[in-house]
Amino acid sequence: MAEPGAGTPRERYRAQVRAEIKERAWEQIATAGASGLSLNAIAKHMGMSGPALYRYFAGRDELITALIRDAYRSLADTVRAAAEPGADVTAVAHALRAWALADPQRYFLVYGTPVPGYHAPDDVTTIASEIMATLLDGFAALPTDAPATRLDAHLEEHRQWADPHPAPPAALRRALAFWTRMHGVLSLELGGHFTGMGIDPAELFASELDDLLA
Amino acid sequence: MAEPGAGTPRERYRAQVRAEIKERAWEQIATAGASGLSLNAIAKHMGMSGPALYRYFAGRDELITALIRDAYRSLADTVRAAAEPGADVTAVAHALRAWALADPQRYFLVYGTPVPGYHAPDDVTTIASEIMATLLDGFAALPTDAPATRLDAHLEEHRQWADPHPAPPAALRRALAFWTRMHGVLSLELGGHFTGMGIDPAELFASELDDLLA
DNA sequence: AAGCTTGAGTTTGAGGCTATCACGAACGCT
DNA sequence: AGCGTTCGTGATAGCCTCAAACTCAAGCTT
Repeated sequence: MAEPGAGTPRERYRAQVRAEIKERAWEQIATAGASGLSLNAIAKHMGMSGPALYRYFAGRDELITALIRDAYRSLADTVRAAAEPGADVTAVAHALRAWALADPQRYFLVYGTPVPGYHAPDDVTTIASEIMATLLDGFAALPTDAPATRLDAHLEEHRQWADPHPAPPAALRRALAFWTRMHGVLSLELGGHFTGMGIDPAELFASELDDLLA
Repeated sequence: MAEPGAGTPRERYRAQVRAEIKERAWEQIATAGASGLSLNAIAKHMGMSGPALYRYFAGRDELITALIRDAYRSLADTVRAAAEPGADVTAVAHALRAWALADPQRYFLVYGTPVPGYHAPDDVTTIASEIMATLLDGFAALPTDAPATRLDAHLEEHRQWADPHPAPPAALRRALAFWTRMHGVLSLELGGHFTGMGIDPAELFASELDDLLA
């Protein structure tokens, strides 16, 4: 995004077409899910014929990988923006939920059913730890008087994932709990597992958040 | 399963072939995920030619629906078995985790990324409430001295999903929290989101369970 | 026991998809 | 202006789902 029109005209054009392909792909994913994504359909929709897209993405997998990367990036940016100085973890939680609700399939691209063979590229795990670092910032700033748990001991010895961050074990534990609990409610909500139960998922989400901060 | 060899010979044969198809389908799903399931491949693997399978399942969707139903049934049976009289919620939690780890793709067939168009048949929601009823049994038997929360009030007014069950609001709340939290840890674990972090998911799972029962 | 009915499994084929290849045409740099 | 790079095309191979027509055997009926 630095220098909007950078590079040679060819590179500009190429980047623009790639962007449009991804845009169409998102539309298709939103309505048919990731499994219903069709390069052919995207091409036709853009007025091109099938194989043309292979100039821009090596194949379906590479396109989906690019989309996953973008989704991760978008999530990390959203979380980071919500964690601006002064804001507490509650703001992050609500930003996360809003991000998920805005495009459920995008959420599931990141946290949904994994494809057995697929392995995420390295930069994605980098983004993931960026998200965790933001959470750690939030919880390290939050004092707690709860006694150390069994998990705290485990985390004290296995804290590679939080590596350069100085957060104490209790913060690590709470950040992890934040992550898993928010994800628990969100993925069930987006999966439609509460529909028909008469429950308001927002209340459940808020309750879990309260419990976490108590 | 009542009366192993029930019905006419034709029906027996039909049931047997249907069962074998589903068996092969599970193998395929375990290694390639639900999206990689191919009727054609199953047929070839069984020594038949493609379209023969359509005698037994109207199409790919119907086969997957049958698999989802079986997975739900299996989960409900597992949970119910673990909740035999005297056993507490801890046993249910560990049975749930063992069930999920035994076949991650089966777990994701139930709780994974939903296909936008797809709507589960009614009997599946029946099984889902059977599972919830078992959880409610467990938590209704568990005394708690915690004060009523905001969510308790909401649940008192929206308890259709627990309908004939006499559990108090606090039990409803804790059963829901059990469900969402266990799912939070499990789905992230099975999705491989902890790999590379150095964390033992079992510790995290146990910690969440402890916290829930404290 | 003979004949009719039912249903299993086959081949054929339409239509969709991913992906590869060779070709012509446009583009931009020198 | 010329030339190499890159884009887009059609053709093709190999998957897939699913519909239709046809063959054949097994089972029920009389």
